[in-house]
Amino acid sequence: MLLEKQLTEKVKDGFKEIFGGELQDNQIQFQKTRKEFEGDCTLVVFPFVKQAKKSPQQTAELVGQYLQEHMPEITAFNVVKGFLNLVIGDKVWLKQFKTLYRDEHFGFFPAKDQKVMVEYSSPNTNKPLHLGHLRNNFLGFSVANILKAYGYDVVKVNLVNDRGVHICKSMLAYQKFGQEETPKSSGIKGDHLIGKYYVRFDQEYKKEVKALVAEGKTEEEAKKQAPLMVETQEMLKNWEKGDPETVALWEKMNGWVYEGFDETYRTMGVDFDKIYKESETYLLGKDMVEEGLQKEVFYKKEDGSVWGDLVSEGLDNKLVLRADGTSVYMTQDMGTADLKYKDYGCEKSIYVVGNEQDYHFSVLFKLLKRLGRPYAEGMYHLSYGMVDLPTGKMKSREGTVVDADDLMKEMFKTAELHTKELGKIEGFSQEEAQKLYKTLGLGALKYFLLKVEPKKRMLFDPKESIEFQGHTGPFIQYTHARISAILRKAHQLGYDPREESLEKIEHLHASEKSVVRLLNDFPEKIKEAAEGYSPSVIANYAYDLAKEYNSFYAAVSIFNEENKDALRFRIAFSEAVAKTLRKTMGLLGIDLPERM
RNA sequence: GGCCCCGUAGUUCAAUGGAUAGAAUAGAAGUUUCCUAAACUUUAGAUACAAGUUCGAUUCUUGUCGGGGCUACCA
Repeated sequence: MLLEKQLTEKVKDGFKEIFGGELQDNQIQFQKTRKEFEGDCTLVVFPFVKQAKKSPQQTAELVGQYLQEHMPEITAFNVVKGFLNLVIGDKVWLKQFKTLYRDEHFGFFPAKDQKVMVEYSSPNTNKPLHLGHLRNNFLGFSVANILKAYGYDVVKVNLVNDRGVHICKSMLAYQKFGQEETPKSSGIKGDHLIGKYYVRFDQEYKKEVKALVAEGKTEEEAKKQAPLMVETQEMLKNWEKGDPETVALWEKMNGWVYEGFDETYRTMGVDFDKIYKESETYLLGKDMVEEGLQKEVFYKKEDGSVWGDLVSEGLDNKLVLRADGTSVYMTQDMGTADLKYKDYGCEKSIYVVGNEQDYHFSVLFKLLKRLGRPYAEGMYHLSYGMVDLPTGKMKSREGTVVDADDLMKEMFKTAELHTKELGKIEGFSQEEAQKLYKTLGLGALKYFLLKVEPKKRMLFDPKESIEFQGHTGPFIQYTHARISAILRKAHQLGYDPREESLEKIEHLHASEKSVVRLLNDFPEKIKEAAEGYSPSVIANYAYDLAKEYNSFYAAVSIFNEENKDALRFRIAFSEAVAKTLRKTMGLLGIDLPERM
């Protein structure tokens, strides 16, 4: 907050002078004055009334008087109960505005010379991306941007799950029922084509299980003995042995999936610096198990399986190597952590993964700590809640998923419909119009998913969830488009914002002051968002700023202003808002149009 | 059963332990000779329940009730 440091010092000085006692920094709490009271910033006096030996009211009065006398920035004060509301002069705000207006990078922090890795997306190559992946990707991409803005050197990575039983399932179904179908021959996008066979596997498999149960087997036996399952296991073994035919099929099918994913990522507007594939990392980590045994971090059971004992930390025993010497997920994740550190040497590492893996990651981090890994302290699981549908949980095998490609297409169509209804884009070329629909549709979708705190699970109702009015992406985009129109007009009329004009302004309209105060908060918001790994902080800030500007827009006229200095100030001021909106939305991965 | 997360207006979301709990949407009523009405203004409506800590609790603690997740030698 503006002046907070000076104020804290002055409060300490004043307290000593008036009451003769020392205050600790943590007793001095400032907050923003609530709208219904007069003032800009508020000191809560309760924490030190005891020391003052006066009533809260009197204490606040005395401190207020002292501050007003000793700080020219404070032009007035009032006391409500134990709250001392301080009014900061318009000139101070204007000066602050000048500073932030001049600074292209206002809000962004200087480089920290520290590397952080953000892993996100992490899809399986057996089905297309769905709504849950959208939340993950938008979150990961945005958190990476926010950390960059906070001064970190960020490496974005994607760990693709491209092997394993589930991958073999779609391979097997394709081999049996695919009849050489290809994305080209069928006109189906690669990842969707593979997804089709993953579903097909499940259908056929269920039939087999049902038949076996009818023959008198138990459910459990049937699931293990169904021919398709036996063949899948066989195929996995062949793949691991490197059987050329199996590997060729795997490569062909994964290739199709990657083509599909690339297209989806492009539409989403996310990217990565590095792609790790599990087929290249799944054997890692065994040496770390050996190391752990030597360091007595792990112990071996009689059957030869290896475990970590985390009971003392409130967790359970966890298997890290099977009795037959093969690895489990934990083994491979330990190995991959080492590999990543070797590759990039990041002191911090963020895993953007759903909250169903909370337990897995708390175990992983603890094990790495026990193994003495230097990077273990900097690991963080950015755990986010599931996206539920009105009908309940999404299940890909049962076809109750909201597909990412479909949803985005749907959004573009809705945006187009809305835009055409309003009829404000005469003169747009076909291409410009299409681009606008994408900007708006994607803006609405991204904003919808990012405005909610990550850890909360959220409900998505395809019919109602995504609006274009109110607390939405398009609301902010609209505000930007309006400002752009003002700046165009200013340019036409030959008004350009000048420093001299800023010097000459003495007073601010109430709505102008509110906006300047918000602009001034930007760096603090980036800090908060970065430290909490929470794009929702930025999303809500951008909304507040746009909303406040819209109030100004309705209350104050720009081009009818008689005082040309005030007019020029309002142009500069609008420009600063537009710039800040672009920065904030940029952090969320949302574009802002010039017209809409 | 054990462990973890979440319960705020009809609905979707906010609120470093601080004032009369903010928005949006849906509802009601207004605003366009003037910079984009995808906007603005007004209005009504909520902390699941019960104790405790505190000058002060939506926030911290405990319990109850509701929702979700994890609890595989699966990935």
